[in-house]
Amino acid sequence: MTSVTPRRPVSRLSRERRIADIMAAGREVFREKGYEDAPLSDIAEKANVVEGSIYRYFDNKRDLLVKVIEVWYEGMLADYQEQLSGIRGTRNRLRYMIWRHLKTIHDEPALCNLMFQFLRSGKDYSKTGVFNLNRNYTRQTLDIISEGVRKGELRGDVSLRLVRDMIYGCVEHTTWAYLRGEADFDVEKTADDVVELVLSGLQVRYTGSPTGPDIATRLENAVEKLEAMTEKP
Amino acid sequence: MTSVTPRRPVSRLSRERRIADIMAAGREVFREKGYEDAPLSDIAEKANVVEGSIYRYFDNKRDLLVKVIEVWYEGMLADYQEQLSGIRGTRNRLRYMIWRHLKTIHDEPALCNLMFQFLRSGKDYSKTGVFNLNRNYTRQTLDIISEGVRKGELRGDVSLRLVRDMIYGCVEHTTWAYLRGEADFDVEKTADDVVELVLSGLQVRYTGSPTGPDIATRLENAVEKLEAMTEKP
DNA sequence: TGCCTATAATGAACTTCATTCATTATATTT
DNA sequence: AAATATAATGAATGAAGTTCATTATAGGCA
Repeated sequence: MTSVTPRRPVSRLSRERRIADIMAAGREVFREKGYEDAPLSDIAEKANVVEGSIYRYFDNKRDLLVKVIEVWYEGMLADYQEQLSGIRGTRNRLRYMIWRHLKTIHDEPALCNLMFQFLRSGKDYSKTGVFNLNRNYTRQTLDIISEGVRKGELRGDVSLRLVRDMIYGCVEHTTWAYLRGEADFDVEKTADDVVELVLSGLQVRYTGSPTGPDIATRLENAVEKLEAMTEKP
Repeated sequence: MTSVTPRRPVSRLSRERRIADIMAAGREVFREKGYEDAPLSDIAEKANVVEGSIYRYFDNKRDLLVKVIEVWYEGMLADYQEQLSGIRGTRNRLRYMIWRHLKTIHDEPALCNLMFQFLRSGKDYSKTGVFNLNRNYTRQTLDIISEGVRKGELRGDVSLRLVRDMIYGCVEHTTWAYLRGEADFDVEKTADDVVELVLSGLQVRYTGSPTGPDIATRLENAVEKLEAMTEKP
């Protein structure tokens, strides 16, 4: 008696639909298990295909990861420009960019980890779509700073790139423990602290007045508060 | 005719010597190929042992990596305290710490990458020896800042941890492109720039010095902002 | 000196995955 | 209804990490 393993019913979908299914499954499994501990078989099962089928649409496992992250990144950055256009004042705009990055990490630690660990370190990162998305995104931060310099609010004698690296580097370092699942962090407070430290620096300031900011600075801060208020609905 | 594969001559060394050999081979191969692209067979060959022998001394491949990095880290940090004791002044001491970190990355990009990518992201990182080494090392930076605060040179109203994260985060972000093998960076200049930016901040300073707008001008600018706001619908 | 014993070292077997590809099934076109 | 293009399958392949029963050796001991 020869027993034949019954072949699974084959459902033929459109290319687009299959790709969408596989990427959705990929995102889920990668989010749950990371990259190395996520077997392709898990993804295939969740996407209702057989492992081999994944290779019709993706070059390899890493290619799938890259495209998953890419699509996620795109959706995430979709509305930032619109949001930003409603925010006035260098400090507020800078804070928004920092806040946004912190919030993304807080909301999607697993995918951020994947991004940091497997995409950005790869030799091919600068040829990736994510690289360009990121580039355009952080360029916005550079523009905000340039604008601040133009208005005479910020120093023009420091490298813009260094400032950007300081902001994003600080944010990332601050969140490492959270990304390892060890501690939580307060998005709002961290955003406040980072923007304050970047703008004011570590050195004490001798402005003539014995303690605290001088009169003009206090007035300017008051105006920024007004600015922030008028933006709220 | 039965052919027997000749067994390789077995050389019996002391535990310490074998471990040293394997770790030396591991460091070399990891440095050349990274973690995932470094087969254990390469390491075994270079260490003059068979693959299975590695498991007598290390739990698994990752454990070997951790111990390789650990030993490297120890040697690297051996003399920093002595060096630092010869440097006076908050700014100079801070610069030394930053410079040192930059130089390490510049000298050993591959091992640093391994450390950043595979050790620090692991769930078990905070139980690692490297974690503690790093902790003690960066504590030195915190101490320098505390000392600066005590002497009235630095602000005491910002989180020390945040400052530390800003420094090391900035350094790392600045060196990502170099770590990917895309661009070089100037250790000395970067150290100067980072320490300057951390200490002075991004905002312009009105210290009564001739340069920069006077109080009246600044008030006028603030009023113009308000004007601009109220004009918008 | 020559056995004894602890243990260092070996190498084959096992396992888990990623990846390939010849075969089969299905939707669409003719 | 047959032909055709191509989506999908599943078995086979191979690479790499890991395990373990077996074998060989160095150092201690009679």
